[in-house]
Amino acid sequence: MSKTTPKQHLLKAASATFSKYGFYKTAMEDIAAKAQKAKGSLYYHFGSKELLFEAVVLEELNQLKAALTVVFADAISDSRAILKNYMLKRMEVLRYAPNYQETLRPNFYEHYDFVNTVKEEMVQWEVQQIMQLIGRGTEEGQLELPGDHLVYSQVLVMLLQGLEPNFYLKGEYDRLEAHFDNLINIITKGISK
Amino acid sequence: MSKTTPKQHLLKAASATFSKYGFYKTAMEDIAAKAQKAKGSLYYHFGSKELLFEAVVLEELNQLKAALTVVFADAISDSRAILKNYMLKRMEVLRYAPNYQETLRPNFYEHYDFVNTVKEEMVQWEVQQIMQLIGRGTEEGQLELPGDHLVYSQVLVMLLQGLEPNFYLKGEYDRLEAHFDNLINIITKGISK
Amino acid sequence: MSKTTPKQHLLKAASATFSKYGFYKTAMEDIAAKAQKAKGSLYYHFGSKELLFEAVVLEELNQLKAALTVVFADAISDSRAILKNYMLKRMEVLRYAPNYQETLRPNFYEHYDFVNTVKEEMVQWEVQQIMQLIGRGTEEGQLELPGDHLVYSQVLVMLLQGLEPNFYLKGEYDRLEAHFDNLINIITKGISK
Amino acid sequence: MSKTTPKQHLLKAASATFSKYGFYKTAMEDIAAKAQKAKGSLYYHFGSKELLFEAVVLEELNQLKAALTVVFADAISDSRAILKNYMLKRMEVLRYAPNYQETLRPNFYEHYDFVNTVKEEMVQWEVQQIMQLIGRGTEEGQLELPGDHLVYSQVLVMLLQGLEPNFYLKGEYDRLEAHFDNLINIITKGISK
DNA sequence: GATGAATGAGTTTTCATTCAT
DNA sequence: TATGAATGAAAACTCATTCAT
Repeated sequence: MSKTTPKQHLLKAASATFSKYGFYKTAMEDIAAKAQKAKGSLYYHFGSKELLFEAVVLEELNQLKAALTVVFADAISDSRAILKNYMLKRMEVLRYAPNYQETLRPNFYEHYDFVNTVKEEMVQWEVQQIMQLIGRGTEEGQLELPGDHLVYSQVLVMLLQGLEPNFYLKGEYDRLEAHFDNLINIITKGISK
Repeated sequence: MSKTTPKQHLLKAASATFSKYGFYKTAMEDIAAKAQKAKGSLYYHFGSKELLFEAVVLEELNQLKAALTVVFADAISDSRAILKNYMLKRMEVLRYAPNYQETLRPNFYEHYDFVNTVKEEMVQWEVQQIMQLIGRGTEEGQLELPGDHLVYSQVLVMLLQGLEPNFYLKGEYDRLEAHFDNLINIITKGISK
Repeated sequence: MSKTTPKQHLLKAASATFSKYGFYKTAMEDIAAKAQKAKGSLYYHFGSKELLFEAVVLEELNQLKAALTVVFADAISDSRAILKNYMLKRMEVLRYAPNYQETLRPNFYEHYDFVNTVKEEMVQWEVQQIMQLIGRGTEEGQLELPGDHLVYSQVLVMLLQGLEPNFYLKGEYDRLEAHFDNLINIITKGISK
Repeated sequence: MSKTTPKQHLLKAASATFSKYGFYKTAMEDIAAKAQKAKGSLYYHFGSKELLFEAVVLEELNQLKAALTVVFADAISDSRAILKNYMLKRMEVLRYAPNYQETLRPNFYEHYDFVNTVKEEMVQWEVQQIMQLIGRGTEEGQLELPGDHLVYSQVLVMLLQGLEPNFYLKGEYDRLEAHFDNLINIITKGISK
C-alpha cells in the first residue's frame, strides 16, 4: 500500500533539485523536468516556488526532529555521551536534509516570515534540549561550564551547523567522518569536569 | 594624493551591494545605482557579473590574509595565545569580508573554477599556518593533540568558517562577542596539556 | 481543419522578418511583434534566436528539396531540358526561401555546426542529382563535358547560388526573369554536343 | 620611405577584421584590438563604423578597378580571350577584396546611400566594359549572342560575383582553381560562334 | 489533476559613440 | 593624435506565474 501520491513525487524531485543547485539557481522548470511532469502541476499542488520550498524544508525538519528526539530521550547514557550522540546523529541526519541548511544562511530570504519562523523554532528547540542536557550534566557533576549555559548551547548548535557545508562537500564527509569521533572528544573535553 | 580610481569606486559599491543582498539577488543595475555610474561602466571595468564578484572576493581575501599574517608572525606569545588571537582576528576581519563567505557555500558556483581555486588557496593557507602553530605548541609542550594534526587544523578552520553565518546575522555578533573569548577557552582547553 | 499550430504561426512570422532584415538586423522583438505574441513565446517554442533561425531554414530547405525532387524525377524530358527546368525551378522556389541563402554566405556563423551540416547536406544533394543527370545525358549522347563531372556539377550549383543575391534584389528579379530562359540556353549550350 | 601612416595601419586592421567576421559581427573593439590601438583612434580617423567600412571597401575597389583596367585595355588578344582574362583576373583580385562583396548582399545596408552608390558605380563600370567587349567581338564575328547584350553582361558579372563566396571558402579555391579555366571555356563557348 | 501555451517584468550583456585630458 | 573612461540604448535571454482546456 501507500503508493506515493503525485504530490510526494513532486516533493521528492523538488528536494533533490533544490539541494543540488540551491534555491535561487533552481528553476521550477528544472524540478518539473526532474519529476517528468509539467510546470503547471507544481503550481497546482504547491502554489508558488516559495511554498514549495517551505514544504521541502518542513519535510526535512520533521525527520530531523524525530531522530533527535530519540537521542535526547535516552535515559541511560550520561550527559557527555548523549551530547556526543546528538552531534553524530545531527550530522548523519542532516546529510540528507540539506535544504533546511539553506534557510540558515545570512541574506536568505530576509523578508520571508516563514524562514524566520522555521529557523527560530528548530534552533531554539535544539538549544533547549542541549541546555537541559547540560543542566542535568552539571547537576550530576559530569560537566563544568565556565560561562552562560544558554550562550554555550547556542554556539554549539552554530558550530555544528557551520561544519556541515564542509562536511557534505563531495568526498569530504567520508574522509572526515573517521576523525569526527575524535574531534567531538576534544570539544566535549573542553566542558568536562 | 592617491585619489580612488574609478575602478576602486565601482569595486566598493559592488562589495557593499553584494554583501547586502548576496550574489544572486544583486543586479548589476543595483551596483551601478549605488556607484552613481552607468551599468556599462561595470562591464567596461570588469567584463561580467562573475568577474566583478571575483574581484570583490579577491580584495577581501587579500585583506584577510594580510591581517592574519600579522597574527601568525607573532614571535612573543605562546601557541595557545596565538591560536586564540587568530580566531578572534579572523572573526573580526571577516565581519567586513562577507562576500568571501558566499563562495564557501555548497552549491555556490559548483562549476566555476575560480571559486574552487580561491577556496582551496585560502583555506589551505590557513590550515598550513595552524598546523605549524600546533606543531610548535606540541614541541614546546603547550598543546597535546590526540589525533592527526592536519585533520584537526582543517576542522578548526571549518568550525570558524561555520560560525560566521550565524555570527554576522544582524545583532547576533554583538550579543555573542562578549562570550566569544570564553568559548575559545573551551575549545582550546580541549587541546591543551 | 489542420488549424496552424502556434509554433507554425511563429515560424511564419520569423521567416518573413528574417528574410526582410537578415539574421543580425532582426530582433526577437520584431518577430514577436509581427506574430502579435510576446517575446517569451519565441523562447518557449524555439529556445534561442539561433535555433529559431535554424527552424526557419530547415523549413525552406524541405520545400526546396521537395520541389526539386519532382523536377529530377522527370522521366520524359531529355537531360538538357531537365537541367534547364532545374535551374528555373531553383530560382523560382528560392525566391521564397531567402533565409537558406543567408547561411551560404562566407563568415556566416562560421562556428555553428548546424550551418555547415545544412549547407553540406543540401549542396551535396543537389550536386549528386546533377551528376546523375549529366551522366545520363552523356551516355545518351546529349551532352559533352570536357572536364570532371563532379567539379562541373559543383560549380553549376555555385553559379546558381551566386545568382540569387542579385536576382532577389528588389526589382531585379522581374527585370531579369524575362531573359533568364535565354541565359540558361547560353549556359547549357556550353555543355551540349 | 613611405612608412605606413597610423591611418593606414588602422585601415589594414579593419579590413582584416571585417573580412573575417563580416560587418555586423565585427565590433569596433575587435578592430582596435587587432591594431593594438584604442577605440577612440578609430573614431578620430574615420568618424564612425560605417565610414570606416566605406574606407575599407573603397580601398579594395580601387585596386580591383586598376587591375581590371589593365585587362580591358589589352589591344592584342581577341574578345574571347579578354573575357577569359577578365574572369580570371577578377577572381584573383577579389580573393583579397572580400569586403566589397559584403556590400553586394541583399539586405546589406539597404538604407545606406553609400552602398548603393558604390555598388552601382562599380558594377556598372564592369558591365560597361563587358558590353563594349562583346560589342567588339560581335562586330568582328568572334561572338554570337542571342539576347540583349546589356542583360547578358549584367548576368555575367552576377555569375562571377556569385562564384566568390564559394570560391573563397577555406580550401575550395585551391581545389576549384585547377578547373576554372576549363569552366570558363564552357561559359564562353555558350556565346561563341 | 494535469498541462501546453503564453506572458512580461526583470536581468545580463553588447557596443557604437562621446569626451575630457 | 591618442586614449581611458563612461554612457545608454538596444538586444538576448530567464523564469515565476497564469490560465484555458
